Amino acid sequence: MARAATTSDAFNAIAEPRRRQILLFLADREYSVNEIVDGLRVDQPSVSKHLRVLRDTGLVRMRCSGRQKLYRTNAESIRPLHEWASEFERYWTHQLLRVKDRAEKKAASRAASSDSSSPKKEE
Amino acid sequence: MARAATTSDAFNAIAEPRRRQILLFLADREYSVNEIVDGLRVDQPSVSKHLRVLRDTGLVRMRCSGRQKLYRTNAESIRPLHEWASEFERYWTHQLLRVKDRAEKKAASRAASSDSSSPKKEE
DNA sequence: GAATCATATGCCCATATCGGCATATGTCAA
DNA sequence: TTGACATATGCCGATATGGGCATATGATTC
Repeated sequence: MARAATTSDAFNAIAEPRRRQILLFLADREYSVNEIVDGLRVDQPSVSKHLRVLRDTGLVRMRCSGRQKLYRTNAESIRPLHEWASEFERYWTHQLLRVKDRAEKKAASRAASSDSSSPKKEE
Repeated sequence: MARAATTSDAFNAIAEPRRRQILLFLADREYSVNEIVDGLRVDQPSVSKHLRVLRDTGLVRMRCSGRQKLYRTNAESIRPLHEWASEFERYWTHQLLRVKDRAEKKAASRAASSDSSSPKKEE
């Protein structure tokens, strides 16, 4: 088994820089494929393929309008990503606080004396 | 050129489910490699390789302790991911509000009369 | 219907990836 | 030093991927 299929989940879908770019581009409103092509200066088949992946993972939605197809980001399907990030946020905050804490302690001890606070071998 | 190297950015790193699992596992405190192996029931070389990627992208940090190496998530390097997600959050919120809005309007109009609100052809 | 515009798909190639396995490196204990 | 423990790395094969190009499908206008 090689890498998991891109089509299967949103995390894999946003692993590709160009797709993140497209997502950002589509963030504010609807765009046709050609507008994306012109806006990002990527060739059309490539854009279509990326849009396909984004659509399969549900990250964007498509609407037909004459011969054009209008794409936009899909809020609901993007939520799992957001929630995953949020799940970490708690820990991150803790860690950041700890980092801040440590920095303050260090500064304090540096101010009090010039004792070397036994730096741990961190890689 | 195929896909961008996993090593290059955090998005690619978290594209792999096993790595997300490891990140979650490491979220609360430090763990040795073997603890991860036992905890997630993945074989050791695989864990080591994933840890390597996570370390290269800066998502985790490593500290030596005797013959063990202790890993933990690295708050700062995870922040770009969080910020990227947050950048969307604004739009998502808007979209979600719109969705909610629409739903409410729909419910209201359904309550008032049984008029079909010209549903657009959505894929 | 024919020509044209808008988008999607198929094919090929070079490459990165993961898992599995064996093995190398590094560290501590006797 | 030797041996056990802890972790990292190298190699292999199967496979998914993205880009480039040509081309197919679909819709509109003439």
